[in-house]
Amino acid sequence: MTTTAPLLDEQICFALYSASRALTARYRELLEPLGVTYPQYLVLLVLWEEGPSTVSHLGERLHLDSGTLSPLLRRLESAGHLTRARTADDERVVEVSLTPSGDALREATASIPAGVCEATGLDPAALVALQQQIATVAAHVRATL
Amino acid sequence: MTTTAPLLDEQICFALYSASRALTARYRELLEPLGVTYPQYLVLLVLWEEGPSTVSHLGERLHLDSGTLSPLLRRLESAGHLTRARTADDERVVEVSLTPSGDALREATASIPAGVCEATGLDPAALVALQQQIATVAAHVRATL
DNA sequence: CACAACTAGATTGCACGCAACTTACTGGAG
DNA sequence: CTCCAGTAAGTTGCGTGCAATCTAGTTGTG
Repeated sequence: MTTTAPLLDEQICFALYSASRALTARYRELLEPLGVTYPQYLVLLVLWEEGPSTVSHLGERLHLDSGTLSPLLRRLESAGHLTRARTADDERVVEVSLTPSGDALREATASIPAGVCEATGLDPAALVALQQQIATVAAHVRATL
Repeated sequence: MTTTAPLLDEQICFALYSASRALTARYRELLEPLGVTYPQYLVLLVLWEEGPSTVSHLGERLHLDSGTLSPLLRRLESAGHLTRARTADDERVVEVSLTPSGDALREATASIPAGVCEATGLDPAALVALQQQIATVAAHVRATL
């Protein structure tokens, strides 16, 4: 009996890694004309949905730490899409707020997800089911420490 | 009727992006003692499975370009896990081969996937079904140019 | 042979992710 | 009030991903 290495194509992690990059590439070509990257777009999604947020809150929603968010937010700030300000209440906390420019991107990007979803070749119902299944797996993996 | 921004938690791409990072984090903590990263592990998987490969072949299997692979292979080479050599037949082509050290990692990592799969909370059958569904989506997205 | 079009890898530059560390501020115990 | 553990964000360093460019080797065409 030989020790069998697991096959690449059988690995759920590679499927996720590979699919994530393929879909992100789709977003990239649609976001590029707007000068926004996919992770930056995710931050904007949270801000559009939930309004002004702290860096920590963005980190919780996206599962990213300050090491990733700080420079990313700095770039969005210098692009004029948002502002950062220490709160008066607690000087450690930075509140991130959209500028009109950042708000305007909401309409400019509104049609992007539909096009990307179509590229998956799945109907909306199947897509939602798949998305929820993947989210459940991610939550389970994150919880299993 | 207002323009509604899509919700973060409804996006299939974010689910994939998030799940991919969560699972990769699992691999990271198991691979870290071996001094290997997850993308490096993927390269090793191909080499274990298919033997000596060209850089292009690795790129096709993993959907990575030379800009990513060249430095990654250089690090695996200086770690002593593989060798790179221009082929005599065509001097443009670089063939990547495992060293005994790279071969040895096969056994050292053999038990990792099982542990990670368990952390997903899905039984093997469901995991295979999910993996294939995701791979199909990725292939479809990649094909839709 | 000469030479242009093509190809395989490598290099450069930039934006993530993430670990490890630092800085600045807060709140509580004594 | 002091001190000190705790916390939020920023910084540093390294390894990807990926676009764009470069280099060297190959192939076809006259």
